[in-house]
Amino acid sequence: MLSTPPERTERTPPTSGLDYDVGSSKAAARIRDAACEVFAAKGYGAATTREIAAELGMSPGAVYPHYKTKEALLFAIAIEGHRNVLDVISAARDGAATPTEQLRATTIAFVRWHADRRAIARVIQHELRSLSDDHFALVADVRRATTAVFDDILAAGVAAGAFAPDDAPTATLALTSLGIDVTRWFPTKQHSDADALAQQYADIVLRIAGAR
Amino acid sequence: MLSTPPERTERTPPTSGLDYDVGSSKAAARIRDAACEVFAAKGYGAATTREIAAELGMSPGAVYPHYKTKEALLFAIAIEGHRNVLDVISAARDGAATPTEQLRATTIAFVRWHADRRAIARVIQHELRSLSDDHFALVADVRRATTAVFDDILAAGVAAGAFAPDDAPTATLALTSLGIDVTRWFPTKQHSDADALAQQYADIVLRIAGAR
Amino acid sequence: MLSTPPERTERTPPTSGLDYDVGSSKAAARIRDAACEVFAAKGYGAATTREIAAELGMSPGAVYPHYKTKEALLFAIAIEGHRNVLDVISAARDGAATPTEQLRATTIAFVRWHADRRAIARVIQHELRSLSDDHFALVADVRRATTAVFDDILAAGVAAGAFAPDDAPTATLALTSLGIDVTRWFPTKQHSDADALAQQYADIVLRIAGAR
Amino acid sequence: MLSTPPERTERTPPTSGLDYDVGSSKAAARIRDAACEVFAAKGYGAATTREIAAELGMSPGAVYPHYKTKEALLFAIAIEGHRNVLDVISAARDGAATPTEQLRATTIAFVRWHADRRAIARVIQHELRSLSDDHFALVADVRRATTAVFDDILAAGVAAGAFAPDDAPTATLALTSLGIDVTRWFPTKQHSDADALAQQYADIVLRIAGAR
DNA sequence: GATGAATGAGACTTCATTCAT
DNA sequence: AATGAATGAAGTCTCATTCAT
Repeated sequence: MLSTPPERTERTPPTSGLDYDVGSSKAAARIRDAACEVFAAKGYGAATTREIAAELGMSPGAVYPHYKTKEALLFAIAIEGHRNVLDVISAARDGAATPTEQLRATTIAFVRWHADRRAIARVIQHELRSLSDDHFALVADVRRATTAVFDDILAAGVAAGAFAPDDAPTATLALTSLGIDVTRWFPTKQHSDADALAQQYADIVLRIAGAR
Repeated sequence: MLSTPPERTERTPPTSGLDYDVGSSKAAARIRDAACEVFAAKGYGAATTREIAAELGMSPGAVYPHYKTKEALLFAIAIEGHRNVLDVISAARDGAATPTEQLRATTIAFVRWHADRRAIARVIQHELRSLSDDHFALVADVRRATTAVFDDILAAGVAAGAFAPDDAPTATLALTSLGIDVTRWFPTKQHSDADALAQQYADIVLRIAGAR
Repeated sequence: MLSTPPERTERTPPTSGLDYDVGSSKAAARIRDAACEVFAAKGYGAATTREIAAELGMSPGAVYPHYKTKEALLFAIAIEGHRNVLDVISAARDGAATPTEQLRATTIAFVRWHADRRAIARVIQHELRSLSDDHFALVADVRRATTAVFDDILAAGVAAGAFAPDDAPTATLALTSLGIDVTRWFPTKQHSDADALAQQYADIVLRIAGAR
Repeated sequence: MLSTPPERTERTPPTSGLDYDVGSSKAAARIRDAACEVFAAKGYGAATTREIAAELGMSPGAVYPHYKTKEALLFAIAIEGHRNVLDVISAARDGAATPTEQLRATTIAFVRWHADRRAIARVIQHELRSLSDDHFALVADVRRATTAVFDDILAAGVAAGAFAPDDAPTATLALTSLGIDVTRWFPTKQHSDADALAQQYADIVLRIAGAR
């Protein structure tokens, strides 16, 4: 290929949350990162576009060639974050052989992601109510795919006799909930090592699953 | 006494979060409730005092005789909510004899509180960053007392040989985290019965604790 | 009547342009007048709410308790202006006996209104494209009623043998057009006396009508 | 000639409105046309350079090599439009022999121009207030020349005993006013044929002039 | 000449809060 | 206590224009 065509926000028609151009220019990415920090720190509603621009040394209007509205920024962040989570846990699953190993690996990946990438994690777990209905639906697609990964591992483990949860869907709920809530409190004096936390939480999750 | 003097926020000097006048007049309580709904629905930052007043059929200025600022309202809600949680789980603990029964009872109470009183739960679990430092400190007092209840039960159970968690503080963290995160998602199609959910979560928590 | 209830903008449901509460408080009227001047001087699109407020020594936000949007202000002005024109020419017609006298009297009233009340005249004749569709429709109701007054007088004159226009509807068009265009140019060095102009234009209109 | 040097606005020093380079490149002409449409549709104040560029499939900056400012564009349009009117009615006059025929011919040309070239007509009749003082003065030169054409015809007709207006300058005013106002309303359901309208208006104008 | 990101100003509007009534 | 107009600050977003590419 001789030249890459310039990328534009919103070029792809909004049909699936799994592929969607989120703004691939360098400037767009910087804006997304800055917005992420501010949204995480104050909440979407209290965050201001001025502050996002200021964080980058830009003027308030400079965001708008890249993202048409504040909500479009939130959406870009949300979609990217959700896809990243899905990629990370899918990779973790694919690197493990048995359901037990898969459950451990995916839990570790999930918890670590929420501990390491706190800003984006907070945004995608707590600011989705500010999305438009259409954008929310696209994000929900990706969320469902993520949940399905855990559901499938648990089901496989149950079928193989490796797991014995009281109720499998509730186990999925509990384990994702544990991981998600990490964004609210991590780090504390007691838990500031993401790796260690992920290991401990994986043990807890195996208990919840009733792993032998 | 012929008339009760009007109640004001900030009358009590802010020394302990455990006793604090939060606005005891009927109007103050109505305002608190309305604010709670709005804060929960949109987040503190995006909520407007006008909307709170409108919800009550009041004019925008009518909130101010009762609460001097929007933040004072948040604080009143936060303190009241935290004290209520503490009361509820303390009562649950006092009604049970063994650590195992206590852990089950307090977990059920904790989960139910977050499922039943969703609006206030959401506010006290996700909007505290908007408190002033002083107010936050007062709220943190009560939070610590709540955590201590679970810590003590787990410690007693371990001492009695009833529990065998991998790590007791992490078990407390996980169980409170599970309860708190209920405010984010409850209800769903799968879980819309707070009672049933509380029972299932109690079973999970006993697994986490390694109850015999 | 013991007390007048407070008036609100937009209270009346928007069903007919002929009755419509346009903001009857004193402050609303002052804002309308100031807006009128600014809209006339710069055009609606180039006029700023800041400038309107500044003209009254108010802060920019002070307009909004009275008019929810800049367009609402334009609508209030437009409706009021159109109703005023209709009232003025209706009164002129009612004060005259024969079609000839009526045509002279209404023309004089129409021309004088556009010359005397230049600011509002300019707004209602040249800024209507900025109205919302709904608001435009309400204004159009009143415009039609105004045109009908002239149409009826001409028809009556023709029936009575007093007028002999080439084409009656075109005569109405021409005479209203002459009056309306006064807002564009009046005053000039040559024509700065509204009364004199109105008399001269009435003579011209009688020629157009082919009055005997 | 190998290459034409690029044309620039403002090359000619602004001394007379009657000769003035208005941007003679093809691109400049296309921009002028697009701007004309947008200015006519929304008013100069509400029109945006972006929209003008978009109408041509150009980027926002692409206008500036051709016209240094938005106001320069307005001026180019205004001058060109005024000169075109003058040319058109001068030609009409020159093609007719008697004052009566001349008055009829120029009126028809004037009315038709305003009906046919509605966009530019609207701009030159209603957006001049947005010109700089210098530019306005240049435009005014051309306007005066146009008025003089009608004044001269009327004067000649009066001298020849062909016309008997109440007041000749007022007749000029009325007839130009009728023509100009066509830009505001044409077309309507009743009048959508520019030719027919021009004929009817010419008859009216002859009545105003008191033509025998 | 054209592009499109960026600027600096400023647009409309909303908001927490105050205060005369 | 309540009202609601008013304030001053600020919010999101747009605009004419510039400039590196």
